[in-house]
Order: sequence, then C-alpha cells, then structure tokens
Amino acid sequence: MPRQKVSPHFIVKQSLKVFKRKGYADTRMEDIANACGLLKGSLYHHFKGGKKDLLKAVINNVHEYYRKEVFIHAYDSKLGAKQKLQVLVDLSENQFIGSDGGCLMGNLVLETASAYPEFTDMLRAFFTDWIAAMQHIFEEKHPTATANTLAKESVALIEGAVMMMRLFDDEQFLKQAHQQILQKID
Amino acid sequence: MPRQKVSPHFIVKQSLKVFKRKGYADTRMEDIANACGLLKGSLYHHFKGGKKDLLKAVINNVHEYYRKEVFIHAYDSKLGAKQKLQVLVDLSENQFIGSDGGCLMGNLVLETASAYPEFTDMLRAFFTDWIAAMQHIFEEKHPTATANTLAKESVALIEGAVMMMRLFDDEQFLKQAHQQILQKID
Amino acid sequence: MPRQKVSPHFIVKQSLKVFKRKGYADTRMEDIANACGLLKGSLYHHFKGGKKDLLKAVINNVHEYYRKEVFIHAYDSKLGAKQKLQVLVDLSENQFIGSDGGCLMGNLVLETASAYPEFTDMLRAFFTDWIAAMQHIFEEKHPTATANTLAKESVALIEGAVMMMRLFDDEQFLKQAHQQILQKID
Amino acid sequence: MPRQKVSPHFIVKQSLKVFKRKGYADTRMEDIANACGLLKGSLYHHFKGGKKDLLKAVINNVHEYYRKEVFIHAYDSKLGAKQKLQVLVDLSENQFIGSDGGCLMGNLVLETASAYPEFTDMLRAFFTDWIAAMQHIFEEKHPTATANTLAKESVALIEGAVMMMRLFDDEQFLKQAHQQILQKID
DNA sequence: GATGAATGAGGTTTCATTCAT
DNA sequence: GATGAATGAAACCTCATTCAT
Repeated sequence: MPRQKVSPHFIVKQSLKVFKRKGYADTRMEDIANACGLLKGSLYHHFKGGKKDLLKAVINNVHEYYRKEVFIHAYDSKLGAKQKLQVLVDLSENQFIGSDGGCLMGNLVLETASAYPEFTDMLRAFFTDWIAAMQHIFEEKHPTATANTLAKESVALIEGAVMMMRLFDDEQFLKQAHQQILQKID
Repeated sequence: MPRQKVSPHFIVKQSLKVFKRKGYADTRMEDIANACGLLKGSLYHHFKGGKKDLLKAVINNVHEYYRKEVFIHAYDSKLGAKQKLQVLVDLSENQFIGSDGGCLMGNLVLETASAYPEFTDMLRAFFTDWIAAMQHIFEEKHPTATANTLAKESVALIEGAVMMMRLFDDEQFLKQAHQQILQKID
Repeated sequence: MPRQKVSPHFIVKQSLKVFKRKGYADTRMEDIANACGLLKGSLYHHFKGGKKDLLKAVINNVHEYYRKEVFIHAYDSKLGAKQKLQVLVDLSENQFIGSDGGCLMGNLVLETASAYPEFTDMLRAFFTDWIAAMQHIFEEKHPTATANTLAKESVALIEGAVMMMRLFDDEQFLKQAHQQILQKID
Repeated sequence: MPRQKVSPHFIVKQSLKVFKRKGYADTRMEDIANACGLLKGSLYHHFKGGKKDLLKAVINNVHEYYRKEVFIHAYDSKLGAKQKLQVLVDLSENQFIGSDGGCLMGNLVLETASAYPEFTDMLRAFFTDWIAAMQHIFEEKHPTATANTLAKESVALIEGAVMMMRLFDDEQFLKQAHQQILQKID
C-alpha cells in the first residue's frame, strides 16, 4: 500500500462531493475515505472530531468560497445592479448544475434541522450572508424593506428550484428561477 | 405490558410525524414504535417490508390527502381563480406551519434523491400533481405555457420558503411566499 | 443459530468472571458475549449503556452480595466477636481463592482510579461498608478509634495479600493475612 | 516544530509517571509522547518493541532504583534493625505519597496478571527482592520462618494500604501501615 | 532523530430485522 | 397481534505501529 499524502483541503473537497450526493446521515466515513484514496482510520488523523468535524470543515469551506467568490460581487462598486445580479446568478448556476448538482447547504438545512442542532448556526450564517448580498443589490432599486423581502424570496426560490431540479432532473427549474429573479431588478 | 391494538392508519399517521421531524435515515424503527405505543418488532406485523414499506405508506397517505383535500379545490368549478389559489395556499399553510412544521415530501426529495431511488417516482408523482393543480388555476388568466411556468415557480418558491422557515424558525418566509403567489393571479 | 434467552442476572454473573480475570480495559464486549453464549450486539439489549453499564451492574451485584451474605454476619448478635471475624474471613476466602481468584473490587480500584472516576464512588461505598463491618467487630474488644484503625488495617492487609497471592500464585499469602487478623481479636 | 533530543532515560522517567497514573492498558503511546514533548512515532526510535518494550524498561528502572536506593539499606551493617526498617519505610513513603501517588508495581500485578504474562516474572523478581530485604531485617529479631512471614505480611500490608490510600485519597492508610510495621521490630 | 501521514486491526455501539412465545 | 430477546451487518472511532521525508 503506497503512503501518499493528501492535504486536509483535498479531503474537504472530496467530502463535499460525497456529502452533496448522499447527504450527511447516509455518508459513511468509508465513502469519504475511498473518495480520498485513504482508509477510514486515516481521516481521523486530519479531522480528530470525525464525521461532524468533517462536515463543519466542509460547511466552512463552502461558506468561505461563496463569500470570497460569489457574494463579494454584490458589493463590487464597478458593477451595476443588474450586472451584479447576473454575476451571482451565473456563479450559482455553475455550482448547482452538473454531475453532483444540488445545494449542499440547502440539503443540510432539512437533514440536520432537528437531529444536529450544532450545524444550524453555521447554516444560518451562510444563508444570512446570501440574503444580505441579494438585499444589497436590490437596495439600488428598492427601499430597504422591499429589498429585504425580495432577497429572501429570491433565495427561497433558488433553493426550491434546486430541489425541483434534482427531483425531475431538469435544469429548467433553476434557469427559470434565475430569469424570474433578474426581472425583479428591471 | 401495553397490549393495545393499533390500526395501520394510526401507525402511518405517527410515522409521518417522526419522518417529518427526523428525516428518513435518522428515523429509527424504535422512534416510530414509541410514537405508536408499540415495540419495534410489532411494526413488522403491519408493514412486512419494514422501514421502506412504512415510508411508502406515508408518502401514499400524504399524496392521497393532498389529492382529496387540497389539490381538488383547483378543479372546483364553483370557485374563481383567486379563490382557488387562496384555498390551496391556506390549506398548505395549515400543514407546513406548526410544531412539526416542514414539508415531508420536500425533505425526502433531497434526502432520498440518490440513495433511495425507489422513492423518487412517488415523489415525482406528488409534485407533478401539485404543479398540475396550480397550472390549472393559472390557466384561467394565462396561456398554458405561462401557466406551467408560474405553477412550477410557485411550487419551488413554497418549498424553498418552507426550508428557510425551518432554518430561521420564522413563518414569515412562507407567508411572504404565499402573498407573492396570490399576486400572480390578479 | 438458536435463540436462547438469558437473564440479565446471568449476564452479570458471567461478566463478573470476565472482568475479574481480565480487568475492565482488557475485557472486550465480545469476551462477555462469548461467556454468555450471545453475540456482542445482544448485550446492548439488556444493558443499554454498554460496557460501563455492565460494570456498574457487576459492582452493584458484588456489593449487594457482600452486604447480604458476608458483612451482615458482623452484626449478628448471636455470634461472638471471634466467631464473627472467623465467618467473614472464611467467606472471603471462598471468594478470593479459586480458579478466577482475585478481588474484583480491589483490581478496579487501581485500574479505574484516574481513568474512570464514575466508578470511584461505588468502590468507596463497598470498602466503606467492609471497613464498617470489621470495625463493628473490633469494637467489642477495643475502643472505637482503635477498632477503626484495626479495621482499615485488616482490609488493606487482605487486599494486599490477594494481590501477592495472585502474583505468586500462592494462597498462603491470604491465609496468613487471615491468621494475622484473627489474632487481633484475642 | 520542536526538534529536541531526548534521552532514553528521560522517556523512561516520563513513561513511569504516565503508567502509574493510567495503568498499562489505558496509557496510549500518545500520552507518553506528550509527556516527553515528542510525537508518537518518535518513541519507536528509542524503544523498538513499542509499548511493551517501554513498560519493561520502566519496570527495570523502578526495580533498579529500589535495589540501589532502597533495599540496599536493609543490608547496611552500620544500621540497627529498627533504623533499617525506618529508612525503608521513609523512602517508600516518598515514592508512594504525592501527586501521582500509587505503586506502579502493585498496579501492574493486578492489571497484567492474566493478560500480559510476559511481565509477571519481572514483577515477581521485584517483590521477591523487597520481601527478601524486609526478611533480612526481621531476621535480626526473629527466626527465619517468622521473619519471612513478617516480611510477606508487611509488603502485602503496604500494597493494600497504597490501594486504599488511592481510593480514599487519604495518606493515613499508608502512614498507619508503616507504623504497624515498625512496631513489629520492637 | 524526529516527524506526521498512513495503516489496519480491533474495539464499542447502533439498528433493521427475525422469530418463538 | 404484540412482545422482547436475539441476530448480524455495518457504522464510528481508537490506537499501536510503520515508514518516507
């Protein structure tokens, strides 16, 4: 057996894929290990807290990614409102559509809501940031209260559309949702 | 030693609550048995196929309920479009808001999407019926294609809103979604 | 595989033997299961808390046995001091000498002292009762303070002797200790 | 990245502390490594045979220490019997009382008796030496057979007292035992 | 020498399911 | 029908040990 090294970041990336595809409860440590080319036990070297630790790292990673690569464009003063919205929408589509399509964060909301309250705060933080970014964009064309409503509605619509997309294996749901949202800024 | 007889229907009703709260994977047969005042083993009397059988019965039950008690109003010729929409929205709210709030069907979509394909068809049938009912209403005011789009959008929005409602423990998400939908028929 | 029933009491009795022979840390649930003719998993049916639960049950069982069958004779008004001491000594010897000789309680003191503080109170209670019984006997011939000292000394001596007996596989250590103790009452 | 060199002797000293506090089975290589400011793997440099090797080194070290620093005084012709006994008792007390009080050798007797017979001979050798030293002192005042009995009794009493001391966190047990022993030489 | 990643065996525990009573 | 004991597979996790750097 070779003794290849893998970085914690690589493990997080692989875990993300597995969690997205199978959900938290159905993901076995062995699945993740396989995805990393490791044995089960080796995962505990990098993530002492086991499966929960791994999921936390994954959530943080996703949140960080969205913050730095997606939400940030909502605050880019060089872009107009419509353009910002377009950028957010395009970047989301890349994430949500594809082989392991779906929104990990949304899945986790439903799966961990009651059984694993320890993740709830992290998920709330993510969606709060997302809504804030959307709201910031809508505020260019709407009063604050309306912008907040629109932002919440948009995030909800996207999450629902991703769910439907997954069920019917039909990307149209998401694309339509995005169209709908873009129209709100005209 | 409680030796009371329970009806299959009672078991289904109790299972529904548990599945809604904990999801499929995290629900143990013992949880359901407890909710029914039975012991684990006794469940296999009524549902030979075990946990999967139970979930199927629950899904059928929910679907049946929605067909007979909710969706049917979309086809009620005595009501106007706006009224129909209002009825559907009100009945949904009763279901989704409350102590074990959440939409079982939506939760299952995400949880069972890849791990339990045997449930996918049943869930598709449910959402197809829901979308059809909504579309039927929208067709009174919109051409078929638009009505279909609006219907899909509405269902997605509701599901997403239920998810957000659960995460933030805030019923406003769902109420706002319903307002939004009602406006589409004006 | 037959489906024989075993009583919790039987499991406790078998566990006692295994714990006495191998200590707590080195005893595997499988060892106990084997000793009971069960599979590992079946033990959790009777002892939900697992290994710790089992050990607690064993400690309680031993304590109960000593209280009812051994220490009680210290308070038997029909016997003289010397006779009482003789009875306690004889009953102990039966327990400590033999195929799985050794004093479970003593072993546990050393093994669980720092790693499993949850057992400390139970062990203290046992030895406190033992010392009290011995003290009660010595009080017939000595003032209280002296009796207490003699009691503590006696218990310590017995435990130390059992340890030496085990190391050298020589029952003389224990027998000599008992002689020594009996002389203190003359 | 601490890259300090440590001597085998230092590792043995640190291991002794850990083994005394946690016993053999409950001591993890990592505990020892931490106590030495090393990482687990580094221990295998100095002790090829791993944990067992380490324990053997520790036992030898303790035995050696007692032989050279404690038992030797039993054969010191410049001292009287009472003085010798006093010296042995004083030196023991230093060892057994204190933060990580307890007698490693005694603990190991009970823990390794059946699971690790490879250590039994080493432990026997230690206690044989101890008994011989005590016997040598008692022979000044008693015939050989009596001296042997007294020596065995004394060692057993000390070990039992150390056990009680540990359980009740009360040094009196050991001090009393020592008093008792000193009286035997008057 | 020390490191730290990886191994792999083995431990505890969980739980859907079966079945004799 | 219900019970509860038992099964057995599979999950999570631990840890002594190995070894390339």
